[in-house]
Parts: sequence; C-alpha cells; structure tokens
Amino acid sequence: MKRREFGQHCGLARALELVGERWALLVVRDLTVRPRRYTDLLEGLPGIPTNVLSTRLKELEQAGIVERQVAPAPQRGVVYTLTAAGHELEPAILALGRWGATQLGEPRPGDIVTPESVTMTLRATFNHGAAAGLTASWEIRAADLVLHAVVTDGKPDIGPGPAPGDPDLVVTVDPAGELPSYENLMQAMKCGLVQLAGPRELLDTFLHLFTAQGA
Amino acid sequence: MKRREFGQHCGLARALELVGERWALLVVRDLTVRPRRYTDLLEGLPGIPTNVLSTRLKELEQAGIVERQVAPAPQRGVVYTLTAAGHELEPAILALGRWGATQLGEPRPGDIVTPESVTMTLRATFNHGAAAGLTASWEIRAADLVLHAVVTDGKPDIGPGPAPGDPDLVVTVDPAGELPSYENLMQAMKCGLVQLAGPRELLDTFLHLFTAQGA
DNA sequence: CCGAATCCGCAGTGATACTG
DNA sequence: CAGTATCACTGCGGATTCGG
Repeated sequence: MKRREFGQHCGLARALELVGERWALLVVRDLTVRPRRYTDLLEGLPGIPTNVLSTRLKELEQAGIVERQVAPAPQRGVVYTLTAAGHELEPAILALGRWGATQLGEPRPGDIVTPESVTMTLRATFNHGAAAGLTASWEIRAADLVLHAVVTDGKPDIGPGPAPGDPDLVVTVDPAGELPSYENLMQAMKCGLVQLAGPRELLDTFLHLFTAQGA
Repeated sequence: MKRREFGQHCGLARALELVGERWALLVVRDLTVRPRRYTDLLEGLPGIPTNVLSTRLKELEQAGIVERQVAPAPQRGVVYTLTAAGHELEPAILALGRWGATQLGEPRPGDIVTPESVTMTLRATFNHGAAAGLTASWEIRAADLVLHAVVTDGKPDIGPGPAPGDPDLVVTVDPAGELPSYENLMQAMKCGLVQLAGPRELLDTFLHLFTAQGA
C-alpha cells in the first residue's frame, strides 16, 4: 500500500496525500456525522466500488484517521469510527462543502440526498454568532429523513435521527416528490409549507440560525 | 472532457468533482498566492507531468475557477489567474492546510518548499483577532526566499516578494542547510537566530501574529 | 446478510520526447 | 515558453464470488 506523494513539505500537500484519493473525503464526511458499518457506507456512497471502499478504509485507518472496531456480542459487526485526528478534519470539510454549495446547480437526474449530506450542510451553515447563549431543540421530518438540531447554550448538536427527549419544535416537511435536499427543506420552511408541533416562533429562530453563512 | 460524478446532491461532493482530481487543489493554491505562468506552475509543483498540468488548467478554466489570459505586448506570454469563484476557495484551502500541517512530520528527503507553500501557511496561521486595528509591515528573507507581510488596520497582505515601500522590519534568517519551511523559519525567529533591520519589538509582534491558530 | 477479496476492462496518471 | 504526443502503468468502476 504505497502512497503517492507530492514531493512538497506543505500542509495542503500532506492533507491531499492522506485524504485526497477518490471517495476518501466523502467517507470521512459520513463518519463525521456518526459511526457507520461497511454496508451503511456503501449505501450512503452511491456507486463506490466495494474494493475502493475497503481500500480507502484501510488507508484511512493506517493514516490514523479512522478506527475499525469489531462490535461486541449483541450487534456483532464491524463499526468504523473517526479518531480525534479524523474529527479535526470537520472544519476543512465544512469549508469545502460551503464552497461546493455555491457551485451547486439544480440536482442532476439520479442524484441522491443522504442524511449525512444534509447534516453536513446544516452544520456548515450554522450561525454560531446568532446562537450565542441560546438553548432550544428541533426535530425535522421529511418522508424517511429525520434530523435533530439541539442547541445547548449556543453549542450545536446536529445529526440524523430524532431529537433526544422532547424537542421544542417538530417540523414536518412534505417535499412532494422533490429531493429532501437542504435547499428544498429550507425553501419549504420559509414558505410555511410545513406542519408544526410547537411554538411557531421557533421556526423563525431555526431559519435565522441556519440561513446566514456559518463560521 | 467528461467529468466523473459522485451521484450526490451535496456541496462537498460537488467541490470534489470540481477540484478533487489529483494536483488540482495544489494548482489552485499556487494561483491563490499570485498569477502564474505555465512554467512557473511546473516549477512550483515538483513532479507534475506536463500533460496533467495542462489538463487540470483546462478543467479548472471550464469550471470557472481559473482564467487563461494571453498577456499583451511587453511580457507576452500566457498567465493563469483565479476567478472570483477560485479565490473563494481560499478558506477551504487554508482549513485543509491547517489540518495537514498537524499531520506533517519531518521533511522527507527530496521534499521541497516553495514560496507559495510558505505563503499559504503564513496566511493559514495568521491570527486575525490579535491583529485587530494593527498596522505594520515585515519583510522576511531566507536565502532565495523573500516574503512580505503587510498588515493594514488588521487586514493582512501576505505573499512572495519584497514589501512595497519601506517595511517596518526586515528579518533575515539563515536556515543553514535546513529547508526554509514555515516551521524552521519560525523556530529560528523564536531563538533569535536572525538579523534585524528595524525595531526588535516588531519581531515579537510578528511571532504573536503568526504562532497561534488563525481564523 | 455482512464484510469484504478477486478479476477484468478502461480511464487517468506518470515519464519522457517532441513541436510551434 | 507553452504546451502536444506517445506509451507504460496503475487506480478506478463494475461485476462476481466467497467466507463468517
């Protein structure tokens, strides 16, 4: 497993040697959101060949970015997790994602949207300044997709799955055939094409927290 | 020139489709620092095949990231520049570079250091908070390498070449056989292994501006 | 079913030579 | 200076197969 090098003593070159191979950063993105199993990753990365995924996982493990854990008795399977170094990639991933979002046109036919990608976009657009001191929790539902956004004293916890406990506001969106992409979800919320379980003001708070460019 | 796609409607996936190919982000990095000609780029990217460089430049041009300009009469040559969209990649490049720098070990034999890579590292470590309201200018010299860092009311202009006008402090470092990498330069400055032309306090200011993690 | 390994065809890459 | 041409090679995409 010889790694191709760039011949430069440079942070960016080093980063690209470690996570610049095809699919690598998308694997890390999915693991940034939550630990996943091999088949979860396959499902969330449409079109990745199985040999490429297993090669990437080994390279990322060797680079100290990913950890392979054999889960104990009850669920018994292989779970991939990020190491501390892997989680430190998140700011870079969010920055790249923000730039790429400005270059996104209409969804191409066949494109999919995964919970991981929407989670990443929400994290990337979270407005830390506007959230200072705030505490509130939301649950977003759109067809299969369920996300939670919990803000505790300004610090966000954004990810797939329902909000723990009782969310302050549950927003149910009907994307009506459209992809449940970040843009479509926010659009529907702005237009009020949603069902709310909770105080309506919290919808405006949510939109305020996630529409401006994050930090 | 068909582009391979990732099948996801996602900012990160889009970014990787546009600048994820091998060498692409290093080309953008060099152009972030200053416009360059084809042979300048070849020189700053050791080992890049000429056909790969020309392919990348065409792809980046088609993506609206790079502009190819035929310079007029006097110098008459081809100059590559970043578009506005290209310059907007800088935060992502700096973030990736910061992460990669944490993964940099000792320089491998044969590794080189270019003015572009040192410039990028200085920009990445610039501490905007500590610079608020400050105005000062430095020129750093180490063998062939000459860099300027001009801070005007807290806003940095960092790049290769001498400082315009009269810099407040000129720092001459003798890396003595070592690579003139960011780490070696800063190390020499901290130890006082430098010659100064200007007030000594400004050396401490410089170290304070560039040692902490930037924003 | 999960977690891969294996094989094959091909496109992207690397190295070098060459040209307007 | 600014690329193009050629060719060997390797990594990737796609499919199938295999062991726990």
